[in-house]
Amino acid sequence: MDVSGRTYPQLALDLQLCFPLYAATRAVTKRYVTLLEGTGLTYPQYLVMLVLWEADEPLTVTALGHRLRLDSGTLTPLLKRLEAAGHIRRERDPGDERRVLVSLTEAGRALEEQVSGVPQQLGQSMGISRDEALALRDQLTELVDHLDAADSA
Amino acid sequence: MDVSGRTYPQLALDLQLCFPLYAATRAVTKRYVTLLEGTGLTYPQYLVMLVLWEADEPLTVTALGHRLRLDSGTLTPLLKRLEAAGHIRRERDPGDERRVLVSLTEAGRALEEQVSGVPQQLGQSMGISRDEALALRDQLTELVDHLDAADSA
DNA sequence: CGCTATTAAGTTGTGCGCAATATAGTTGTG
DNA sequence: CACAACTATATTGCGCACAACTTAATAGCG
Repeated sequence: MDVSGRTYPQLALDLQLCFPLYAATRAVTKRYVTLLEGTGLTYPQYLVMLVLWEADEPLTVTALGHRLRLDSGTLTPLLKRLEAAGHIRRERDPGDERRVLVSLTEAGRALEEQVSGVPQQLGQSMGISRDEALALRDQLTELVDHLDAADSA
Repeated sequence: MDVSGRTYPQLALDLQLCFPLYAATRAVTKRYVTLLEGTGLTYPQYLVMLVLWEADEPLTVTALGHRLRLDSGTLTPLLKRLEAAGHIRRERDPGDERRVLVSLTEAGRALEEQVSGVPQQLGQSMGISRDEALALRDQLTELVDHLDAADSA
């Protein structure tokens, strides 16, 4: 891409980090459509399930949101769809009626085994080694931390 | 994050690349809300403007879509909003009435100067050097290429 | 020329993300 | 105990993304 002669060469799409980042996320999401076929899960729903499998106990909507950086405006309808699909239960906490406890159903628990090969399949699709992936993960995590700080400043 | 004792340790959220990638894109998009304040542009709209500034000539919807990896289902309403905001014009190509040519208005052209500092501001918010950003850009670009190949396979 | 295939853009429907707001339940304080 | 402040979730509205489909225009071919 020739950017010489432009008044603002720094605006060239190919020179910026933001676009590959944006494109990569959409490409990954698209790949998950194939990888999650048969489970009935979307990618964000899969992430919620990852958190629930890992916690292995009921979590509140707030706790899920904190882990995934999502708010109730995103999670409430998503969780209702997961519930309608039979993967989770949503119940008000008897001890504090403001809270909704999200727990796995047996069907939801059973899904874990079904997707256990997904991370490796995705890794193969990305064409990078495990070490490269972990290094990239660390760089992106650091980037998120910086951006969070910048936004609250 | 302790993943010992899990039946499927590879499903731990913190071990996966996909989540930081997803979180980073959302953090960047959120940062752009602040950086683009005053322009009336959203982040995807800003990307469209970048392509138009760079091309410096009318582009078809398909050409824009090819550059940004977006289809008409996304672009048509987005372009209508950019048109309503006065940044672009949309006109059928007289030589081929199937095509819609997207061109900059004077106001749209004038926006370029107004956002010329955005890439550097974002770079600062990310807390990484220019070289690190370019290296990350290359890694992500390669990742997209691999994923595209995997999906069409 | 006439007809089919192809191409370009638009439309529809679903599912995020997220800001702003609403609602209901809980806590803390006098 | 009353009541204001706070907390947790839900709702509303808007703007993407994208699959599937529709409509209109052009190209190609016999």
